[in-house]
Amino acid sequence: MTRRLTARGQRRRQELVEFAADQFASKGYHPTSVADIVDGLGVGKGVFYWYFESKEELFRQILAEAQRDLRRVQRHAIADEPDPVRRIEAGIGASVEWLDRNRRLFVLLEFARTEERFAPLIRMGEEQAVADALPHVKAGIDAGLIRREDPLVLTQAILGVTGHLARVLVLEEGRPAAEAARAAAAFCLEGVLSPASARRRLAREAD
Amino acid sequence: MTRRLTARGQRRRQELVEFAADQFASKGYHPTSVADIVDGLGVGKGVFYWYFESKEELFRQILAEAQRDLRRVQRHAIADEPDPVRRIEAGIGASVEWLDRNRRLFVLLEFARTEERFAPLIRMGEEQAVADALPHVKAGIDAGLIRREDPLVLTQAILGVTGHLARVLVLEEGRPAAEAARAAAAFCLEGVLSPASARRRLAREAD
Amino acid sequence: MTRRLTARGQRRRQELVEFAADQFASKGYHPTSVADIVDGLGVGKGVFYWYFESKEELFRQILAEAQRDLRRVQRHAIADEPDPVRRIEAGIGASVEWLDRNRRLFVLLEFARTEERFAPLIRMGEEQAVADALPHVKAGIDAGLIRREDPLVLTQAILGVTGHLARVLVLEEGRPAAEAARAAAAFCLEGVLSPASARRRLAREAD
Amino acid sequence: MTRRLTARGQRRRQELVEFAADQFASKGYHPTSVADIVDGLGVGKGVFYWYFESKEELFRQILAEAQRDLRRVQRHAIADEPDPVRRIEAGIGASVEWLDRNRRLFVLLEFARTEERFAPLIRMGEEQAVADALPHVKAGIDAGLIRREDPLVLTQAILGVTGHLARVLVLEEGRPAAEAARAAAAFCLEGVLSPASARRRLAREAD
DNA sequence: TATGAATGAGCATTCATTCAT
DNA sequence: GATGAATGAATGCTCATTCAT
Repeated sequence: MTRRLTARGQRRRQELVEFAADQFASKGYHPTSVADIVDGLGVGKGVFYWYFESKEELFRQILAEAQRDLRRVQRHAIADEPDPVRRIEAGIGASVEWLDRNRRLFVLLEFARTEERFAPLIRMGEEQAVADALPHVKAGIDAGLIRREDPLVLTQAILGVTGHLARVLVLEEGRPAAEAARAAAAFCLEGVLSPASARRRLAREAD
Repeated sequence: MTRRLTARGQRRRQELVEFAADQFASKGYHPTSVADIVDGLGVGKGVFYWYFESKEELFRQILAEAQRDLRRVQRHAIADEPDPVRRIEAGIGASVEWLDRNRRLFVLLEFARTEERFAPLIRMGEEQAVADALPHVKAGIDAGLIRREDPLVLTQAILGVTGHLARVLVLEEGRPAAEAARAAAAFCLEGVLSPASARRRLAREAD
Repeated sequence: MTRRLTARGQRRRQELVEFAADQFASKGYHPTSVADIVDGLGVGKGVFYWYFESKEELFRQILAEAQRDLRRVQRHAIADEPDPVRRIEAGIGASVEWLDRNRRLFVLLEFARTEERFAPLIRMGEEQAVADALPHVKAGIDAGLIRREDPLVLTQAILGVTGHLARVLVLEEGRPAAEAARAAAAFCLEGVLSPASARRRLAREAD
Repeated sequence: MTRRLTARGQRRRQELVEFAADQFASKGYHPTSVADIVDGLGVGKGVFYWYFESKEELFRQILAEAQRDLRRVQRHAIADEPDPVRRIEAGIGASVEWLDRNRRLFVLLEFARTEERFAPLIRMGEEQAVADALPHVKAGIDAGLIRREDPLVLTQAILGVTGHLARVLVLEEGRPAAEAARAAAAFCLEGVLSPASARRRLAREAD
């Protein structure tokens, strides 16, 4: 495969990717047939197989592109920010925004995790995401800004909060991405304790 | 349906539920056929349709039982605990432990969210989970132990951290559930900031 | 596969084998679709895949059964015949008769030789046939009845004449099998030379 | 069709014929797609349909050319040979050699026989081959060199031995064509009987 | 209760052929 | 002459479900 495509071919391919992602996201990967996709675009079945080796390969490409794109956006968001904590906040913001603007892909990434064939792709992508975020957490620890705890665990927790709040607040409840990002960042930085309670706890730990 | 079953029938049914859940979790719901299930148990196809109206109905029952069971465990864990923050910690611990002991079901719940037909079930279950946890967060706020923020957001954030750390640390990295639970609880209570940084922030906010 | 079949199942399977062999032989293996077969029998498509793993597997089974049957017939024909030359004649006769009664299978064996996937099966069967006939040729040589030449070549030549005359005389021209068998045997034993010519040749060789 | 081709066109066409024959012979006619052929040559699909009306027509042309070529070679081999028996031997030799040098085509001829659409072509070619050889056999009979038997049967038997030994000895076992030709000729002339046995048989028949 | 057999719509994929450029 | 793109009927196969026993 990996055909050399003309401009027209590029456009067709993109149409297919986009329409398929929509269908996969709304009906599920399995319940969406290749026929659904080509019929939806009003083209013959051969078109699909001209551009993709199989339904599965198309799905993998959608996943890979999604992960690539999210990563690109995150990197861009935190560039030129000297404070590591601010970098983390910026990353959270970029992620929530991306998930908001690419709801379809969010669902697909979650589905992919549930099937043996695709799970490795997702895990690799997630490891990449952790590897991307880890240095900033470590820098925060070194700068005395972040608690001296396993940075990997902290990073994962941040990713967990961000993903979950994005889904629930933005996708399900329809709140603005910025609000969810703010809430996620605040939670990640300070947790749930009240200032008084936190102070008491800090004092206790100082003993 | 809802047949009256003999003791032997009960056992058969349970075998089917368990084996199907295993297969669904490892291969995916769609890639697992009814034939896979009955062949795996060495029984005829009629057996399946004696106990379940359809593959879909079986799956719904698995999901419902899973949600019921998780809820039961959480309730039990936090009973008799007067401190609301401690109740939250106990709930996190119980959840992580349950997810550890029921990995299959965890995956199934995540898959179910990705398909129109099953998503409502999951959303209902999650709303229930939030509704269960919410009072404790509110109690914490009222007692001045927890920050005066939208309790629904805080609750969701807690669920997000808990689920994600359980998956990553326990299921994927194989760490003990207790450790993941401790990490999740700590993160939820205090966030990532170092004591010094937190103090500074608190001081700033006090202005 | 290799399902345990009830009597009814056995009958169904046989119907499929027979009808498919007919179709394969008259239209060709590839031009015969599974749909042709099941439609021809007025059954659903699932029936086919209940009894056979694939179209290819069915074809292999037809080939294997054909070779097994031909071999059985040949063995039976030459049993209890003390003279090796007579045994060869009997074998030729049995082969021609079988090919006459199983024209379909004859064509299928020939087709199978032309496709990489099936050729090994045919070659194995043919080696078996040679191995079966060889001892008789050797015995003929040892008894001074047959020329002292490479017995393998002689055996192959006999098989070649037999197969070809069976096809041309019996299948294509419709002559009786017995006649073709007689012609084949005569040719194999004496060749084409006239008595006078043969005598001269023998004399010359004796020098 | 029958396009007037430039020199370059002639070469292109020949490339297609040759490559297709190779693929048909090794993978089979049906399993070889037009795409396989044009991709294998690195040209577009239009090229194929510029030179051939269809895949089937291409195959027919390959078959026709093969038969024409074999016939040409045989005729050439037996020219200027006054002895009819020697002519037959020469024909056998030429055939085996041709089959050796054109293995691909041998397989294709055999396949063609197994499919309704192509079988008539093959049968016509074979009848031609018989018609070509028949006069020599008849001449042998008239000259008292060959047994007074149905010359058609004798001719067919010769063709059968030749084809089979060429396939088995030369194509499958890799022996030299000349050796197979010698064996085939010897078998055709004298059969399998030993001189002594033949003499006895001749004596008996003289009664 | 349970089984083997059967159904048939549906699926992913192939492929000979055509077409616009 | 040649290419990439498109067509769409047809193919081998799957599978949830039903049925006769």
